[in-house]
Amino acid sequence: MLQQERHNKILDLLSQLGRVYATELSVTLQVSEDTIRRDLKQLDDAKLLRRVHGGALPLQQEFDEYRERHEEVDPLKKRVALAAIPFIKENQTILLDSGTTCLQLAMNLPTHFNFTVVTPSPLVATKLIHHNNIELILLGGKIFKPAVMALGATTNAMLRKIHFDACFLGICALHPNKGLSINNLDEAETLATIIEQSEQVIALGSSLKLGKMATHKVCDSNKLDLLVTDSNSDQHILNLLKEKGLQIEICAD
Amino acid sequence: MLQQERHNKILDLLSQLGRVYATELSVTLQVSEDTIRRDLKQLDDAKLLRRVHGGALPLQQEFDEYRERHEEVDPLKKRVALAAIPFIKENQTILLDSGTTCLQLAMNLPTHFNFTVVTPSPLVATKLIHHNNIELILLGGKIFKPAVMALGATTNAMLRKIHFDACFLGICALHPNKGLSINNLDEAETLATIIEQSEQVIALGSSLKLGKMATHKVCDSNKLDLLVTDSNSDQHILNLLKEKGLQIEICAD
DNA sequence: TTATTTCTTGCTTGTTTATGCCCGATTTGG
DNA sequence: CCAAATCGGGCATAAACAAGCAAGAAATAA
Repeated sequence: MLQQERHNKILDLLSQLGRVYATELSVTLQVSEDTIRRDLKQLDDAKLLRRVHGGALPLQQEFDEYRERHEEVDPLKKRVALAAIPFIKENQTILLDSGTTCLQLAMNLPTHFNFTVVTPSPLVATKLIHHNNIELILLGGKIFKPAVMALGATTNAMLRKIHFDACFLGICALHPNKGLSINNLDEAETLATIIEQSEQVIALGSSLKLGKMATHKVCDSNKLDLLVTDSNSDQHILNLLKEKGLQIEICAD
Repeated sequence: MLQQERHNKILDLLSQLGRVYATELSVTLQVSEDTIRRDLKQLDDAKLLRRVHGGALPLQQEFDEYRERHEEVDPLKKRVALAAIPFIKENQTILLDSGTTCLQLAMNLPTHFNFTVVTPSPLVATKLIHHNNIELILLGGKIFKPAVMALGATTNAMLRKIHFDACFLGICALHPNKGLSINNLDEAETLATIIEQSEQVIALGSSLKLGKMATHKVCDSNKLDLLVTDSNSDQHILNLLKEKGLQIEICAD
């Protein structure tokens, strides 16, 4: 593991746990405590954390940064998102859904080839503004605030004019027999429209979402082509989904 | 294998694995470590990755965080924005343009009554997500990155279906005789469409923008109803604008 | 075609960096 | 206070590095 890579991991762990111990880190990262101590010293010098006896603490954050950090960075969602990246190919047009998992995906998109991203989420769009190699298209419509995305008739009309090579959806509930579902009717309709317009449907969701059901059905599970999830998934459910024709991708732990 | 080909492979591997090691690459790609080192150096120079001891890491990330942190609020623009707020009335539908001045306006909108905000800017939309009393509508279309806004035929078509009580535009250049102008053609067309759909046109711009001209004309200055600017404005220009029928609002110092 | 130039690559050399280990000093928690 | 954990600095070593050189490939000119 590279030194920088280790530094990033340490900062990741720090922001997740709120504190890190030197001994613990040396075990997790498979290096000596001396190295960890040097790492922590460097990170402290770089003002990226505050060194204390036995480990390190996060720096005092600014107000909105604090809020931003606190709002998200579920490590599980990030891992699922990262596992989905290889399915994006050069010159494709893909749709990125709203939701924290897709936001993670957006923040880690490949930078070295060109493709087009369409999104109903102003948040996702904002994250991609500085990404030079993508063409970015925003879906218009009334913003449904709980999901931070454009929804409804206008959005659906615009969607029907676009054909996607793939769509990436952060799922709310997926049941082998009952299909994909969600708790808001308009959202369900927009998702259904997205799926109709997509060559390949890629669902992202932690194991917690599998076998669950929500109020409004979006589509049958066989409409999905690929599910990216984590290793805690119920094997029985996965097998049922495989029978429905889904390819399953398990993210790294 | 060609050099270029190798570079692409390296970037591929990097985006898949999240990191690459020089030694590992020299084995995989069947070249000496020196060559790999030179490759990595070139790719780093080209800003396609970040070289570190032992290998390389993806670039990207921290970019928007960095940007946001260093995005200083121009106090002048903020004052101009604040002076425009009283012109928003209850139950109106207003359009908020892209640009830093309108972003300031967005962050200071009244919270005690209801109205509708339409915007082509994902940045403005993001700032308004947590604002409970407004209905938020996003304009769709291809994002023009330099201006961070949706532009073009799709955007204009969507605009033509909406009637605004007022639009708030951050202006680039306003000349009494030559009218309102801007440096991008598509942006000019979209602005013109916005103005056509608006009952009242409110222009926000510091004194620096007055008497100036840019490449593409948007409209004559008499199409504007109100100009909000600062006290350093050239009195002569202001008089000419008043003759054209504009109301002038000078912000506090 | 041949000659010349430019690029690319691998090798050699000496240098720098990252890491683990050791040991005396410091801090921590009873 | 003590004992254990943690720390800091010095040292050794192996890996990674930068720079220069020469051979061969590719591009260009004659």
